[in-house]
Amino acid sequence: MDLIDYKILSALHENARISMSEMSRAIAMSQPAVTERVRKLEEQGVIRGYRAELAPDKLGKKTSAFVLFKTNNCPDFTRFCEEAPEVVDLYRISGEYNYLMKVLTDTTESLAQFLDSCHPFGFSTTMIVLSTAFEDKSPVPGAME
Amino acid sequence: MDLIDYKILSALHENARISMSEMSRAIAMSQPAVTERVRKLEEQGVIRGYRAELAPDKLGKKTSAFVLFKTNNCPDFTRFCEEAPEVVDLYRISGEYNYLMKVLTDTTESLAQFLDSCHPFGFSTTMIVLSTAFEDKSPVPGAME
DNA sequence: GTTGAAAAAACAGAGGA
DNA sequence: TCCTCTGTTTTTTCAAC
Repeated sequence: MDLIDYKILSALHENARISMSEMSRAIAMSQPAVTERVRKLEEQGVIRGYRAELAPDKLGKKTSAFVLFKTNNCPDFTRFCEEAPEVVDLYRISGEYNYLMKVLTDTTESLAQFLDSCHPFGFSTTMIVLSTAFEDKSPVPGAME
Repeated sequence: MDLIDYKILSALHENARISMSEMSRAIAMSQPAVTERVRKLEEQGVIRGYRAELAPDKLGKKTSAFVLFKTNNCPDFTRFCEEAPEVVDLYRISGEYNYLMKVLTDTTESLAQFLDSCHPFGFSTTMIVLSTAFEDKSPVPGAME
């Protein structure tokens, strides 16, 4: 993992659909070499995958919230969350609460409904997202410019 | 926005590097039609971008945490967070706290350092991520299979 | 929206520094 | 490990329908 790898990761984090050839031009290295490095980064698990970033509100999901949860029924709770389309992220955390999840719903009403459906598993505190300052900043060292 | 658009969004959320031709095979529609739909989805802002999903721990970021923050100095605080490489997400939220941020650091020590550097802006509660059950589930309606 | 042909581009491989 | 060069495959573009 050297500077060139960081450049590759930065480029792919910024635009996952860039071609190997175009990237090779951007970072001044031959296309076969870049392709091989990307292959290795994928193999090592540094690159987990490539995702389109979608706008939830354009899909009708106008409400997003973080929900802190306290439960003593972890396996069932995680299964419940996996199957709930509202829950997009689920983290196990330290502190007063057990879990933190990110939830997307159409409206605040459907958020309330979802929270009701969680009730059997424990209790929660909800923080509605008023605005997103930024999201998904690159974790690559020296990726700021 | 119909079922075909949802299929396109699902496919791109699962693998952003899929070619238009391959996707056209997967969803049984001609390639020019798929390309045109993708172009429109990008134009409408439904697709915000394409990013490689990286493994923070493979980049040395072994500690991740959510930090709740309470400040009365919002503009300066958001600028501070934008410039802090540790902060990858920043949300303004409702409730007792002002902001929620996701933070990536090398170690718990560097997390503590970062929290110290935040201190001038207000006070915080930190929840360390013990494990990630799942992340980035698709927000596309009917994307479960 | 479809098909089909032409053009462009990207990718994979060999050989060598 | 990287580069250049080349052949092949693939994708995209652009017509006409």
